[in-house]
Amino acid sequence: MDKRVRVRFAPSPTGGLHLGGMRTVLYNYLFAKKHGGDFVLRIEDTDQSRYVAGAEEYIFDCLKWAGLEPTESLLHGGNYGPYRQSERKDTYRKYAQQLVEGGHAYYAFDTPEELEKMRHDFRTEQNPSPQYDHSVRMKMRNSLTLDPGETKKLLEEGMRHVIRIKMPEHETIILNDLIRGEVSFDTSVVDDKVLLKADGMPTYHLAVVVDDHLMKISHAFRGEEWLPSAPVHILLWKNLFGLQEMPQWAHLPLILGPNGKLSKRDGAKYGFPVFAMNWTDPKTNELTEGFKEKGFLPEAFINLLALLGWNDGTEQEIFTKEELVEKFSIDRVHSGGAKFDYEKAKWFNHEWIKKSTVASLESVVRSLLNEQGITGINDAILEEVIELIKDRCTLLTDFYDQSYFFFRSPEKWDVDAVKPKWNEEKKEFFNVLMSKYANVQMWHTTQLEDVFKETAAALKIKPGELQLPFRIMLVGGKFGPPVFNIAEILGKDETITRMKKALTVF
RNA sequence: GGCCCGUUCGUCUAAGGGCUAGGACACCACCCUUUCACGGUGGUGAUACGAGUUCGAAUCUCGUACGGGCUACCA
Repeated sequence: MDKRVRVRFAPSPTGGLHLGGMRTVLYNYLFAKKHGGDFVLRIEDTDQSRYVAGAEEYIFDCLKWAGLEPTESLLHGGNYGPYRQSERKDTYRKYAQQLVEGGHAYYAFDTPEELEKMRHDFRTEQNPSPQYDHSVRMKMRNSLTLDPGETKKLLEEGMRHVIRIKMPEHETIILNDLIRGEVSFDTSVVDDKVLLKADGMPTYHLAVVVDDHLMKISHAFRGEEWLPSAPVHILLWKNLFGLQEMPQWAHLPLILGPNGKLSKRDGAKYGFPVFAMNWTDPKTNELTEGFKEKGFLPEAFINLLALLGWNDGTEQEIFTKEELVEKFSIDRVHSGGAKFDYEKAKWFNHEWIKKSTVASLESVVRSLLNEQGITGINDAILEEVIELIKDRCTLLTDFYDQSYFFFRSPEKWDVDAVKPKWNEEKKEFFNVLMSKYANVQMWHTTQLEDVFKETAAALKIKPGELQLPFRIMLVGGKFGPPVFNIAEILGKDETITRMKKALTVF
């Protein structure tokens, strides 16, 4: 009997949502949709010292932009709330105590100073970072070393304490990972992790297990960095709810930057975004640029993210969200980490811009131009412009560079490009051309080109030598789509005005 | 240091014992284009190393090297 598929993503509200986090969201989303299940989002905010105001809203904004909204969260509602761990605080202690009673955990009263001392005293060259584990726990102040009466007394006095898991010695724990297959751990090398902190909040280890159980999670995907703590979670499942209830785990490979795990520093250093959307750290005021603001289409973002560690086995690389839902399978996810390649990311965006319809790009391009001070744009003209230039744009922001000259006549001209070959004959040609253009009935690319060539032939000048000056007259420089297309969109009056104006400078 | 994961062109990857190891990005050349792109054609370029199993290994096993992750009352 299969359980209903319920996957969850649990971000901590401590900053921007980076590529790795977004990919985890994506895989959760795809998997849930594919199996007609639920995509649950809960907020992991048990470390209140790291809580950053605005981060929760930011997370939801990113998911909305990417089109990966959860079916269940504090914003979307659901039957398994609260979806913020800090609001579930009371439920965790009960389970921690249950573990203590079963002999799988214990109270520890060690102060931070005592822990510091332990780490210092036990440090050797062979063991640079001693852990609170089976070899040292009997030398510390906890309910294993204190007699029961004293433990009880300390507890009643309200002595600050934590609850630690008691890792068994020499037990082999086997994880059956959906991506990696069997992974085994020896429990004696895992330390006695804190389960419940002195402030009453659970650590990730306890919270993830308790919440996954209470929220009936069937599949849990998370980054590979969690693999080493998997034995803790498995033991918790075993002792609390039974292994048969445990969700199926998948540890996703890391997304790497140029050196190691991708960090937001890498973005600033190498000039590419690492967050889905712009994130300004309220403490430092530091801005980290997002894919959205950099000019990525959400469809392209999802597409490139999905292919960072997954493929469907064919040579297809461009997928719509619907295709991804249909074709995604967790067991085809790679086990090796993937280095993020910004050039390839841009290629995906370019492909998506080419694939997009003019109508779908219109509002984005319009607001882009508005931001740059170009307003009052005619709909029909904007559509023609987009159609003409979209194949030339890799990022959405390129639309400005590729189109502003349609709406703003040049103030400066690249005269250096014209001068060396400029002469009276050419000047004469453009004067004749202006008067002929003034009489053109059908203002279309083909007619414009025909008239241009006829006039050139009549004056015995190669048309090729005239096209560059013409272009510079219309747009100011050596750029843009084919000249006659530009002239057509500009219209008769504007074209002639620009020619006249430029001729005074040439 | 210990534990865990990983390793196919520069990068993302395909090939799950059997053809000249395939594709994409990037790069280079040519074509198209008298701007720049797009596009088209072609090219350079990889199984980390060493053993073993096998008629046959990128693929299975072991070792080595290298890379990464974890080693907090952070997630």
